[in-house]
Amino acid sequence: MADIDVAYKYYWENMFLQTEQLASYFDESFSFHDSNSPDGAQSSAASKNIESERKRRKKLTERLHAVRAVVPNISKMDKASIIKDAIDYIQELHNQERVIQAEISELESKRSIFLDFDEERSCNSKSKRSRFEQTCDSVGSRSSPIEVLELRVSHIGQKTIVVSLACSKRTDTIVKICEVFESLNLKIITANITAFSGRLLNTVFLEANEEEKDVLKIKIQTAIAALNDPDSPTSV
Amino acid sequence: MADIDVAYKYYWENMFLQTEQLASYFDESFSFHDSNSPDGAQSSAASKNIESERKRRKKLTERLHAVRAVVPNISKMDKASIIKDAIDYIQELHNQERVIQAEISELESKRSIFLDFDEERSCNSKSKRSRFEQTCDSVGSRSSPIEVLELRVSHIGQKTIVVSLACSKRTDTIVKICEVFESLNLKIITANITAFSGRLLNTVFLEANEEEKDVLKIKIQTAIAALNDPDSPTSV
DNA sequence: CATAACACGTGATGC
DNA sequence: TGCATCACGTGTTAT
Repeated sequence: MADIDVAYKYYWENMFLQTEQLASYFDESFSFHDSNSPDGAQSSAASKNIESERKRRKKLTERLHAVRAVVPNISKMDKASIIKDAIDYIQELHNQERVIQAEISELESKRSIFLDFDEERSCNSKSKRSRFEQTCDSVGSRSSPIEVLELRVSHIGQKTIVVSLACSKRTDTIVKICEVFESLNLKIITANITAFSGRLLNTVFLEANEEEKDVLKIKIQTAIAALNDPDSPTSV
Repeated sequence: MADIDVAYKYYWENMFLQTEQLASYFDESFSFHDSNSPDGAQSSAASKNIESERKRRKKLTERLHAVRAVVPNISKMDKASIIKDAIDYIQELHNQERVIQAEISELESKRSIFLDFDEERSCNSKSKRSRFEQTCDSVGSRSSPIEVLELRVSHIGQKTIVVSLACSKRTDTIVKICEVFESLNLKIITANITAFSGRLLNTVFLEANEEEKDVLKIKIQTAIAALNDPDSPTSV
């Protein structure tokens, strides 16, 4: 505690000294105080600190300007106001997202066949998908598990295996199927998904030996089970 | 993980406490120096400025903490990092809103076919859409356009038309194809998309008369062109 | 020990 | 003239 007081007192005295020196330096354009200083390394460190701090401030302000760029309806150019508007905007987006999610879940029963294909974009970009899943989980369990109606793994030709998977068309079923096949790291030649009368027919041609046929079927079943129940110990 | 968070929080709170103590100490010192100062008015103004500046900084930092509260997954407690994460989060929300709003509008347009009297609902959707259009305009340019390699519209059976569309597989191409067919409000029997050797093969069976064959082809071409160039006058 | 991040006081500027 | 905001250089602290 006493150390702190001493430190503060030293800081206080030093502060006044510095400001005086600073003023005199600016007024008279005096000879460099640094050259007269016994410790040159400290002045170098000080200038480094100055430049570093300048960089930090610059980055902060430019980030703030970037905030102003992504947030519409910025009332004032104030720093605090910019942050405030950003906060309000984020909260507004959160409310909108909740409302829209509610509408989607309300209308998803009437979605067209093609809408299910739309979800494949989530397979492309994992970052979007992850966030989407977050919001979905926060709202409630929107996605239903994969209901497998049929799974056939057959061997044709020398090194070609064809997987036929049929399941009922539910929310995000296509996304999950994509995830399943992505997670297996297969040498896929061609893949096909067909939506028809409430069902999803999936055919995948991939390069593999005949011996891998059975183990591949087990792998697929395991991956689907793990995706249906993420808390299962089989899930990684 | 949680330990790190707690440690950081404690670090921050402790930091804030220290600075507060420091400020109070300086305040006392200033008042003492104030009584000894020959010029009372100037020092009074200076202390006023000091206090005001202190208030400003405090407000700014607390706003920043509020930002940290509304933004999930904040990697670092850095001021600049907080702002950066907020920016990224807002952009991510923009992408989500764009995607989800597209789905909603399509779903509602389909719904409007069955419910002509549902004007109240369209009014609601308009109020929501206005904000979406703001953000959508701010996004502006889209990804790569659809490159159509082949488009055939043929008539089979009595009331069945089959559309065969081949295009090069690019970013979000499959999404745009889905959007095109969704926007046309067709009576789709079954739809199929196949990815093979960098190409996207799309086959759609739909219920329509033979006379609609040519106009349907024109409609598809127009929709694709409108999607490729949203600024085109054909785009609504 | 060097670096980075912070709050601080202060002068300058626009309203 | 006040009042609010800003950028700056600095000492301190924790990593």
